[in-house]
Parts: sequence; structure tokens; C-alpha cells
Amino acid sequence: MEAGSYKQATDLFRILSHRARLRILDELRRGEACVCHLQAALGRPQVYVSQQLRVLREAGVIESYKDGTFVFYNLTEPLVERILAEALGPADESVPVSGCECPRCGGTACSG
Amino acid sequence: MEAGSYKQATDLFRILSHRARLRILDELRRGEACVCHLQAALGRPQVYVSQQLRVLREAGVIESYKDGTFVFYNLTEPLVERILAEALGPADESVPVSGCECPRCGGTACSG
DNA sequence: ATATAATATGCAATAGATTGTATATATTCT
DNA sequence: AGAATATATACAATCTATTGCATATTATAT
Repeated sequence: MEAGSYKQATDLFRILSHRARLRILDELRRGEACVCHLQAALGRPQVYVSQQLRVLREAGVIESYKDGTFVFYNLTEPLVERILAEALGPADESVPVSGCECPRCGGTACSG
Repeated sequence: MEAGSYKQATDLFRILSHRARLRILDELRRGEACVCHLQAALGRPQVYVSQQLRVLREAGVIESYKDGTFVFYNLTEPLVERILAEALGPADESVPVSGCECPRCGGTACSG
């Protein structure tokens, strides 16, 4: 996604104008994450997180791959990273999320 | 407005996630403009433009001053200019708007 | 094959944003 | 003072987004 049209821009801003989605994207710019990780990071039900991930996926700003039962998400758009850097500052260090035991956080179990 | 909290960021993105408002801000980064100028630039009724200006004013991203019956608006937030630069590219040259006869565009009458 | 864990989808109720219409205010000009 | 111009506000109807709940899917382990 390049700097572009009003339509592209308003669509992107709409995606970003939502607390949970913004937190997800902020989390992802520290590195890829599975759904259960995001779930623990946001403190929201799995269903809710998946719904927001769908919005982000359909907007084309994240992509995913499967690893067993886990699905890992990544940012796809450098533009999004640049805009987040402006709006939120530089990405914080990646820190294990309390309540998450996914591979990235150190364990294996990840239910919630 | 500094790079900051999720709340500040989502509020700002919500403001930006609207075509007419984005066009107004894009117009303003080329320099201050009166309502009738924006009205001509967007091709929307005066009342509509004023409503969106109110939203932008209440969000603190523009400010205004009066000059006779004209009200001139300006951007207040460098952050907004940086985000627009990312999302839309650099600001285009300021060009007189056809249909507008305000001081900035060359004339004096500005009705619509 | 059954159970369990991780993730996804569909839908309905609700909440919030958008926009048109009517109207108000303020300034200048005659 | 009265008319005309530029701008602002209030409110209601409509449209869109959000979110909770029920349920489906997929992969692994027993």
C-alpha cells in the first residue's frame, strides 16, 4: 500500500480508529503473534480477537500462516508501520505476555 | 499532540477516516482557507462543510480566526501533517479553486 | 474415532456516525 | 435599520460499525 488516494487513506484510517485493532497492530509490530497471544495481551475473548483479526485481514494489513493449531499473524504494510510510528511512537520491546503460554511467550498451552 | 496513547490515536484516526474531512485537511496543508473555499473545493453545501469543520475543530486539529465575515481555518497539529504526508504523499501545490472567488482564490464574492 | 485445543464464522442487538433540513448568528453594505 | 453574505448550530432520519452469543472448523493427541 503506497501513499495514495483519499479512498485508500480513509479505509486505512477507519481500520486504525479502533482501540482493540490498534493494540493488535501495535503488538504485531513487535513481531508475529498467534491469536492466543493477542487474546492474552488485550484481555479480550478469543472470538472477539478473531473478529478484529478478520477485519484487519480483509483490509489487507495483516497476513497469517498456520503452524499446527496455531495461526500466526504478521503486518504486511510498511505504511501501517510508519503511521503507527508517528501516532504511537517507536515500537516497544517485545515482552512475554502474562497469561499467555504460546511458543512466543515460552510455553505451549494457550487456552483462555 | 505528541505521539501518544491508544485513545489519542484512535480518536485522531476516527477523525481522519472520513472523505470530506480528509479532503479539508489535505486542502489546509496547502495553506489556510475560508469556508467558502473549502466548499468550492469539495463541491459540498456550506452547511455540510461547516459541520465537518466543527468536528475537526472539536478534535483540536484545526483552528480559525475571523476576518470580516470570512473565517479562515488552519491546521494546528504537526502530527496530522506528518500522517497525511505518509498516507497521501506530499501536499500538492496550492491552486485556485474554480468556483471560489474568496481572497485566496483571487476575488471577493464567495457564495454558493 | 473421540476428545480437546486453537481459531473462525454468522447473525442479531445495540451503539455510534453521517448527513439533510431548518434555522440561527455575525458582519458588512446601503 | 434593513438586506445580503458568510458561517454556525440543532435536530432527526438513516446508515454503518461494534460486539456478544451460538456454533463451526481444523489440527493434534489419546
